[in-house]
Amino acid sequence: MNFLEIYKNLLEYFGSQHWWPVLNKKNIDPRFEIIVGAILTQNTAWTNVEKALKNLSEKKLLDRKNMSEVQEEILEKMIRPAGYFRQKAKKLKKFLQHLEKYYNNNFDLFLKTPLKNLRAELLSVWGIGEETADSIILYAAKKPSFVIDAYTRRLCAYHGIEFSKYQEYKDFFESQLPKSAKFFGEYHALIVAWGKLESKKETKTLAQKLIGVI
DNA sequence: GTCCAGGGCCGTT
DNA sequence: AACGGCCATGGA
Repeated sequence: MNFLEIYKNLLEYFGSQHWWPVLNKKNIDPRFEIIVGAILTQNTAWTNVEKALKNLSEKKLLDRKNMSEVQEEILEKMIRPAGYFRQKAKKLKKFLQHLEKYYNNNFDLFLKTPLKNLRAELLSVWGIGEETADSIILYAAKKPSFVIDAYTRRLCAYHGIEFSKYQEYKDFFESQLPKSAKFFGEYHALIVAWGKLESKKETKTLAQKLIGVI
């Protein structure tokens, strides 16, 4: 079973995923919500991130201007359920400072930056590593950058594929799949859904069948 | 009580 | 380049 067939299996089993944006409220820019979510979910269960997003939404802080102006200590309190709250508050501030400094807060212009430049730029921001950068590029800027996470590595490992570096996994997927943001986004979301299944003892066998290793 | 979740930074070797 | 410690909450 190749990785396109695995995709088809996962899509058939789980259905189309649509996880972004979560809140779907008017007066919240989903692209900014996605970026905030991408930072908050670093090594953290999504259910905890949802609590933080809810807090932010209630305080009107899911807004670039408001979040830029609010005290970092207040921001920390709001995102506390997401864990690593001091680090993550700092990361959000650093990202907003980047927008201000290099784009004069022209968010649309920022998101129009060509993929390779955008990626290099995001990686230069404190707190944004490869996975978070790719999530932002894929789900907020809607450009085809495949996201590699712990689940993706586990999926590969089941098929005897293991690399040491992030970029190697990324190249592996991008070189054999149609280069489409919609497709990459759906695939990564499905891999996460699969990963959650695989991590539970009761459904591990089912997960293994879905990707054709048993 | 222990383990881990949609990582990333930093200091040491 | 590779590795370990650190960051922190909430659910299983």
